Amino acid sequence: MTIFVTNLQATKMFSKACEYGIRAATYIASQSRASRRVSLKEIANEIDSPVAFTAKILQRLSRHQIVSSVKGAFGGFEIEHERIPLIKLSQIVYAIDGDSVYVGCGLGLKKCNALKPCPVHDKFVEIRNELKHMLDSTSLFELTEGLEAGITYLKR
Amino acid sequence: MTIFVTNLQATKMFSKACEYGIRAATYIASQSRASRRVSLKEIANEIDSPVAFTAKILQRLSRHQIVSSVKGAFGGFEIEHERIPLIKLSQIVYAIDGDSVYVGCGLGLKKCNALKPCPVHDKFVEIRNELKHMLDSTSLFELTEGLEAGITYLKR
DNA sequence: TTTAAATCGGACAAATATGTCCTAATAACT
DNA sequence: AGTTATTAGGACATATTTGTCCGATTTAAA
Ligand code: FES
Ligand code: FES
Repeated sequence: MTIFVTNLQATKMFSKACEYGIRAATYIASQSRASRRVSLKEIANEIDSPVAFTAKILQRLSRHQIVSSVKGAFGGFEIEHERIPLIKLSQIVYAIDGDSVYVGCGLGLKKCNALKPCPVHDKFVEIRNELKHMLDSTSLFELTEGLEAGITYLKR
Repeated sequence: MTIFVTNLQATKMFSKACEYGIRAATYIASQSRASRRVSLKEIANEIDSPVAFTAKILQRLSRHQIVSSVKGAFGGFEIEHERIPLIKLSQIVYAIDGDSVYVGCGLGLKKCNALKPCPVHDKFVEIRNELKHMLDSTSLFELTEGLEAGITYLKR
């Protein structure tokens, strides 16, 4: 007899939406560097994500002016060359997940608050700061480099 | 006119279950140091968590032998003094969230795989390793210290 | 031995995140 | 002007996580 014990949840850094968002933006950026505007269908195919859900996420990125969208036949998504190195991961995360990275408490208290810290506050804040710094300092351009060199992948 | 744009999800390190688990274990540990066995009701009250949900989580911690439970009147939860400094946060996280911290890819590819890495792999792994190290090196004892000194809190 | 206080664990319910479908709007091409 | 390919966005559907309820079991005390 096999007993299945369902796991409650996974400790994960980003939401699915955010994961798709970063992958989509990275793909768009890499194609934009070759002046190719790409369609939703192509994006979803290349990053292996659900089409309609990806559409929602791209809408957000578009409203936040991270990607620009062009409607109609031959439309699609693109990012202006010169902006690619300027767009940081943090902007994408913020557009999709909001500011929770910045305000959340590691143990789920209402807000992280150094004046009334939870027991893991110090250690948590340290790691969160490193995460923040990574997000703030990593540009879309950096992410496309490995892709174009064929050493990183957006799907498997 | 106010328009509500529902946020998709929050970027968070731990699941709610895990947050409650750490808070509960910390409270039990701090009381066990004073040789007080504590009831579910008391725990939920002290960490401000839903009683029945907390019960599930404590069951897990109990099955994983992180806390020991005593049934019946005057029963409750406790942790043997000498084990308190030996129990690491990583064990609690593992008991509740499984090994996802160790295998997950930051961009949601099937598994993190250095041989076919996603574009954020290097940066992600670095932070994840720091998180792992923090979880592996932080004991329940450490978390109780601030509590007993009155400088950290399990609820607000 | 009865009663009361507690955990255990299954089934259920609600909330949230993820994912789908359809219609409208837009733009290029014929 | 009509057709086709595309994004925009609302409504809906499904999956997962979070949370509740209740009966069974256990234990100590009256
Ligand atoms: S108060 Fe919990 S992380 Fe800052
Ligand atoms: S492959 Fe994505 S984090 Fe390692």
